[in-house]
Amino acid sequence: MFKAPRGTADTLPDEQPYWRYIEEKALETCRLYGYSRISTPAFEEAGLFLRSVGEGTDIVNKEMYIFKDRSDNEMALRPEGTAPVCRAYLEHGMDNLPQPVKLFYFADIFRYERPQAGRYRQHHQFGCEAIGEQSPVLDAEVIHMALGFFGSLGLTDFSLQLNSIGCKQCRPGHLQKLKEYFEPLKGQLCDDCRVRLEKNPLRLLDCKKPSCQSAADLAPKSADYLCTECGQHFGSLKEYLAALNIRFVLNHRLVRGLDYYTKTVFEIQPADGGSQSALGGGGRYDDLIAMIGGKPVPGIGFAAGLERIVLNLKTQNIGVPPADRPAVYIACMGEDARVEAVKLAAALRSEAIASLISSGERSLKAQLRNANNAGVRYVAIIGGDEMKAGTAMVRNMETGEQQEMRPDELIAILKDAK
RNA sequence: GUGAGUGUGGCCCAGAGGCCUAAGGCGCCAGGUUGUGGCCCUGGAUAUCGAGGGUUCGAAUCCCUCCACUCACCCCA
Repeated sequence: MFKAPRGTADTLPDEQPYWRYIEEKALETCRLYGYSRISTPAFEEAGLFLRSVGEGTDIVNKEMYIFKDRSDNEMALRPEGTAPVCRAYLEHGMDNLPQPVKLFYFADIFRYERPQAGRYRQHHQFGCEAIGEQSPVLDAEVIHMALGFFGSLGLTDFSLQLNSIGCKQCRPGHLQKLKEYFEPLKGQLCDDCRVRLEKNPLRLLDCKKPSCQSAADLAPKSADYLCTECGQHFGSLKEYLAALNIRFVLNHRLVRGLDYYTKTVFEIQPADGGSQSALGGGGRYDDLIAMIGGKPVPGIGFAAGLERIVLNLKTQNIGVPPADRPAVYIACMGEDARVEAVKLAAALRSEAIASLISSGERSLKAQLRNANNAGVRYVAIIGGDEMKAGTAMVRNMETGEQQEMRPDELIAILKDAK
């Protein structure tokens, strides 16, 4: 028996209402903030991610699905959504459009990880990117939008974690301070962190090991080493957030796992969060487009994990609208009646009335049971008598009342009911 | 990559060496009405007990190996 690959999942009909609900809320959120939809390929040249996400990151080092195609090109299934959108922005000359260019997407994301609750090898993200504008107004707007999105879903009890990690002007200074700070403490750091100390001391801050944590508690904070520009940017972002009544937790240890981030970084975490805490996250990436070969164009974005949203909707007991049910089930008895049933179904559907039709090979009783399970409001029964009269016996499944009527009468009733 | 737990019909699960040619519930199918659902009653189908090997007169039950799933660490959505 074949099974879905490890870390992937089939989303069965029962689950679909959650997904549809989330997509509708996302679409509405994007409409409110003026984002347009973009779709990009599921795979790209591997180099796109090597350059942007960064060669030292876990995503690139050990999680990327990377393969050579039959022409020996190195390709990768996208492990994140921002770089492909930026690639498309450049490739299609969107830097010539009025800036910022605001784009959103639904994308499946692939990372070769050990699966766990809320963590998959193929997961789905809703993301948005505002490219071409460096004002902190946009940072605030993206955060406001992210929170608004979660709020519109009915989710409560989540926190906004916020930090600024500076830019290429000020980050080296901070990294230097970090190195100086951690060097004498090397003895108490875990193996991973000793490597991080050399390659990317910033990432040392979010190690969860107790010994490293206590060392990191007093480490120099990036927010204290921002250059004038980054400091002003962060300062006015906080002012905008205050004006918008957005509360945040200043988290000096918030460091994101992708190298392209600059200045603002943030994550949204459910308060009662399990281990896979982040519902969504994002930040500014003012150097990303230059990294992948464009002129320097700033950007900021945000992405949310749809599987984790579903998880949280369930734990918070948030009901979602059920899937639509067809309005009518057409039951029939006998070969001749079946022909009439097929014609009636076609007539109903051409009037945009969702209809199910029975093959009529089972007993009427079984057909009714079927109709009941399908949740239809009406059953139209066609037997010998109705056939002669050119009618159907229409049964209201809620009241049990029945009435013989012509197809046009049935259509009229169903249209009223809508 | 590391650690722990779990694998019995479509789903939830009982079962702890012979009483298991595997129980129960949900679901499915059919009958109880000669043309009628939901409730109820009755009956039925569906399980190489994760796979392979071993111990034993005898294994779903004990041992070994493998696989898968789940959870946790790491990292993230």
